[in-house]
Amino acid sequence: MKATIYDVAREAGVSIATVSNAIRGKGKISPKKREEILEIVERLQYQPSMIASALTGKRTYTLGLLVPDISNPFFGEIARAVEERGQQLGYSVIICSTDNKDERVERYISLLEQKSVDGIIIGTGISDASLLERLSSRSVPVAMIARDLPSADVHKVVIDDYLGGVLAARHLLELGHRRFGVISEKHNRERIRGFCETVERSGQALSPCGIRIFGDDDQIQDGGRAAAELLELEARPTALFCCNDMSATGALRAAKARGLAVPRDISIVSFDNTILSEVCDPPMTTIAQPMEEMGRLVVDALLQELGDGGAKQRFVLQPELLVRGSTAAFVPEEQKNA
Amino acid sequence: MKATIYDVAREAGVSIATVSNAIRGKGKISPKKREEILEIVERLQYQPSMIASALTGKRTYTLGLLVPDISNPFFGEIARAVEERGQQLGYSVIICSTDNKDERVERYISLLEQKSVDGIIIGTGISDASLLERLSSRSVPVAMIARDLPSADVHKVVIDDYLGGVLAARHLLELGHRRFGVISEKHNRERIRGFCETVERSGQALSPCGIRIFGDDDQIQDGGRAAAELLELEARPTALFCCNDMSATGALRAAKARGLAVPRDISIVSFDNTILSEVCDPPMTTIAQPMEEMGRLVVDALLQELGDGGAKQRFVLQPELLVRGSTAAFVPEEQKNA
DNA sequence: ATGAAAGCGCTAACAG
DNA sequence: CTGTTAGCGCTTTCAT
Repeated sequence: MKATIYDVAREAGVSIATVSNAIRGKGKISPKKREEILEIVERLQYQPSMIASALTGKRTYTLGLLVPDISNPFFGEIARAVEERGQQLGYSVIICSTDNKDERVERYISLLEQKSVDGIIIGTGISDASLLERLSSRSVPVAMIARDLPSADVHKVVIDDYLGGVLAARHLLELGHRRFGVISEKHNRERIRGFCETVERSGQALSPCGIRIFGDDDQIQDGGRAAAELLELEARPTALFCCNDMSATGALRAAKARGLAVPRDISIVSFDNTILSEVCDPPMTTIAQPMEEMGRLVVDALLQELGDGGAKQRFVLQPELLVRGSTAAFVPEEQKNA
Repeated sequence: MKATIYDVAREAGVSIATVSNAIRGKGKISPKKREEILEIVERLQYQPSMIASALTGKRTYTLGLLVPDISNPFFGEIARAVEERGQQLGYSVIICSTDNKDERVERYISLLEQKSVDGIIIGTGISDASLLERLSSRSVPVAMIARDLPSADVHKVVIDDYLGGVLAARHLLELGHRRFGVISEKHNRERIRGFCETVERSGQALSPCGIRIFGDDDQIQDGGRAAAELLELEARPTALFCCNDMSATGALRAAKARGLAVPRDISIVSFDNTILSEVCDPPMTTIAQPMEEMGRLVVDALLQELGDGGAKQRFVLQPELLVRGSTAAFVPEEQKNA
C-alpha cells in the first residue's frame, strides 16, 4: 500500500496536521521537526494524494481541453502549448476530441465537471449556443481558444481573423494577382471577409471569382474538391486563399493534378502555419497563428480567473504573413513562354 | 454550490445510501423510489463527484499518456486512438509530452501517481531503464506503446519493426534498386536490421552504402542533413529508407534541393503513414503502422490488468507496405534519356 | 508551535 | 428493501 500522511505522522511522532504543514511550508513548525518529517517523507516515499486534497475543497490541478481532433496538427500544436503552460503552473490537461459534434462536446463537458476540473478550455466548434450558456453558468471557469462565439461571456484568445484575410489579400495583390478563389470552412467568415473586402477595396481587382465553403470531415479532400471546381472556371483564379493548411494541401494537390504548376501557374496562400505547410512542395506561403502564445494565454487567463474571478478577458493576437514558395508574381499566359 | 448526494437524499426523503444505489443501479430498491430519486437527480442537476468516489478507493477513471510530443503527428494519432478507446470505456486521458527527457518523464510519472491515475501508457523514450523498473514496482499498472524496452515487464503493444524493414527492402529490391541509404533514429535498430539483412540476403545487392543515425530534436532537419550526406557519396544510393515520416520529408526536400527528382532519380520509403506522408509531393511510399489498433489494444490491456492483474501481454502487430508515389523502378542513368 | 477534531462527498459493510 | 455508520486521505479551524 502507498504511504499515507498517517504513516508519516506516526513515524515522526507528530500529528497529521503537523506533517501537512511541514510539507507545504505552511504554519509554524520548529525547523528541527520540519527536517525530521521531511526526511521520513523521503524514506517512506510518501506522496500526498491529490484526490484527497482535492476533496477537501482545494483544486484538482487538472484542466480539460476540447478540440475537434487532437491528431489534427493545428490542434496538436495548440494542445502542446496548453500542456506546456499548464505543466509550468502545476496543472495537467485532459484531452477531449469532439469531432465538432455537439453530442460529444456535451458528454465531455459533463465528464469534466464530474471530475471537478479547475477549468475547461474550448477550442472546438459548438453549434448549439445554449450549450455554452448552460456551461458558463456552471461552476467551472471556461475559456475559448482559436474559436470565437460572440454570445459567450468567457475568456477568449483568438487571432485577428479579419487581418489574416487582409494580409493574404495584400500579399497576393502586390504580386499582381487579380483573380482570386477562396476556400474556407464555414466558421471562418472573418478571414473571408478580410480577404474579400481588401480585394474589393483595391479597386484594381475583380472580386473573388469564386468562394467555396466546405464542412469539416475530411479537410484535405474537401479543399481539393473545392480547388478543382474553382480551377475549372472559365476565367480561373490565378491565386487561391485557403482558410487552413489542411484544405490548402488539398488544393495544392488538385492544382498539380490539373497540370498547373505552383506558384508558376497559380499561387496559394494557406492559414495556420502548421507542420503541413512546411512539408508540402512547394512549402506553403501562409498566415501564421502564434499557437504557442495562444496556448499560454488561455491557460493564464483561466487560472487567473480562479484567483480573482475578475472580468472576462479577450485577447486578440496578430497573425503574420509568412512568405514561402507557393506564391509568386502573376505573369500573364502570353508572357510565360518568353 | 453544486448539489451533493445529501441534497438529493434530503429532497427525496431517503438516505444517501439509497440514492447512491439508485443511481448506480446497485442493491435493491423499489422501482417507485428509484423513479422518484432519479427525477430529483435530474431536477437538481446532480452529478456525482468522481473525486469523492475515487477517494473511497474506487478508480479515478483517468489514464496518463506519455509521448515525446503530442504535436508530432504520429503521436497525435496514437493519442487520438488511446483517447477514443478510453472514452468508450469511461476513461479520460491526461497528455504528457516528455520531449524524450528522462527528467520530464520522471516528473510526469510522479504527478500521475499523485493523481492516482488508473494506468500509465508509455509511448516515449526512456534512457534510464531503472526509471521504468521503479515504476513498474509501483502500484500503477503500466503499458508501453510503440516503443519497446525488453527489460520492462509490462504490457506492450508494438509493431514488428524488423518486418517493417524487410517490407521496405523487398519493395525496393523488386523495383531493381541495389544501392541503398538508411536514415534512422537511434532507437529503431530493428527496422534497420530488417532492412539490411534483407538486402544482404538478396545476394544481388550491395549492403547499404550508408547508414545515418540522428537524434530526436528536429527530425525533419536531421533527416534532411542525413540525406544530403548520403547523396554526396560517390556511389550514391538510388533508394533511401527512412525510419519515420518526419525524417523522410526532410530527406525528400534534401533530394530535391540537390536537383534530384523523386522517384525518377531516387526512391524513398518512409515509416509510419502519418498525414505527413500523405501531403508531401510525391506522396510517400511508406510502411504503415496501425495506430488506431495499437491505441485500442494498449488501453484494453491496461484496463484488463485492473481486473485480473494477470500476466503481462505483448502484442506485436504487422506493419504494411503502402505504395505511393515516392518509389519507382530503378533506371540506370544511361537509359534515362531514352 | 502543535494537536484534536470536523468535515469534503461518496461507497461499502452491516443492521434492521 | 432501506438506513446507519465507518472510513477514504487530506486540509483547516480552533484549542492548547
